Amino acid sequence: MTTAHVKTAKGTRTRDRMLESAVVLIPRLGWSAVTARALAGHAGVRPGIIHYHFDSLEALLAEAAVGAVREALEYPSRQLESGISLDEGLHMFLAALDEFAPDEPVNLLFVETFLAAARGGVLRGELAQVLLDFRTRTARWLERVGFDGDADATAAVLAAAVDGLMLHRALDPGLTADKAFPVLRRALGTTAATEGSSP
Amino acid sequence: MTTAHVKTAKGTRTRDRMLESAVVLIPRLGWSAVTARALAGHAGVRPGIIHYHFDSLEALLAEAAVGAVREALEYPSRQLESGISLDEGLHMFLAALDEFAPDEPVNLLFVETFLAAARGGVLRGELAQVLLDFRTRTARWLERVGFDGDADATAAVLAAAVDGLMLHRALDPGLTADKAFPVLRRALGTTAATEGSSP
DNA sequence: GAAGTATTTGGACGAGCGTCCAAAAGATTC
DNA sequence: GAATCTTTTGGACGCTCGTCCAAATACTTC
Repeated sequence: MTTAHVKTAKGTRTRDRMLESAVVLIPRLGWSAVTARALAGHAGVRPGIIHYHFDSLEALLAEAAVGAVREALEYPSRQLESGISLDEGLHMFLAALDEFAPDEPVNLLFVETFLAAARGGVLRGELAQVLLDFRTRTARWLERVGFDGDADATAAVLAAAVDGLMLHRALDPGLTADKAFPVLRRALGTTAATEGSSP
Repeated sequence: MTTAHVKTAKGTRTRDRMLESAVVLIPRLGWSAVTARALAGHAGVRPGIIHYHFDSLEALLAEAAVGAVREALEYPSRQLESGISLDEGLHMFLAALDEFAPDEPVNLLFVETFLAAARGGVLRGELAQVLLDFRTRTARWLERVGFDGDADATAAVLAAAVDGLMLHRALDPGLTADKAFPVLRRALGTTAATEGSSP
């Protein structure tokens, strides 16, 4: 499995520092442009140490990315299960939009990880599972909160929309949570008439 | 600006072949993993020729990506202005979802281009303009078709949602247009009550 | 403080990178 | 068909890549 013969606190700290550097550099440089030397430089270590703590650079990136995504979803996940309302929940989803920080853009990390996973490898299965789990929790929350449409499909679209908004936000600073809220609020509204009419 | 001293049909063909190879390889390998040699190999030429037709590899990628995005939006753009209904338009937006082809995933090209643009450079301005233009056309179509809410914000969220769905689709083959349609249809429905109530 | 283990270094390895260029090859013009 | 212009080649350039490893260092245990 993952090479991780860490026995002392110092070793753990170095390992963690490299993981954190990966989380910073992946969005900044792009997944495949994060080199061993760039990462080591950012973490304040020599490149050689990478292969003491990890099997490969790619394994380091994958562990860092999935870990960051899992961690980023933990708090929202718990919130959803704490009985918050539909409006509160949607606000929480969109809060990530306005927390956009150019120096540590977690949103772009999400997208980079998505793309890296789409290219295949171990990442694909792991990330898919993390996201499916979160989507399921979102669907259960929707049901709990009184949504009476297809909760699973709605949760899937909501998650996709938030990711898409984070991506677009990177190019358009005017795309704030305030703007997006009413639109998505409508999608979460009481399930309306199934079909309109063509003029 | 872009080095392009093409004077014969043969030169044009070689140039185009390289642009097409970039469009194929960017989603497959990831933006920064498309090397001069990989691209030349796929296009059936020698790496040296890249700098005869383009200023740099990066310039080649940028021209290919923006060109592909612009081209991909051309048909939908014309459709929106041909008087199609709200339902027809939304179906068109989501059609891209089911056209997903693993061997030439245009959707992933979109996302890769987005990320490359977010990293800065000339790409950023160019892509932002192309997308803003398309978003504006979408907003005008929404107004024309009877949508009475904030058409600009709704168009922005719609575009983001479609991009996000394309991204998620790469990891979840079950995320089809049929599933997403009713959800987004609700977001485009007659603007509902502004706020719900918390229980 | 010696012995033993865990961690880190510094330098090396072959491979591949983007880019350049003189010369060859092909096309066009007269 | 010679002259001229355009396109392509093949090989080279200096550099950086991921990875490896023996030696040096830090830490823990006794």
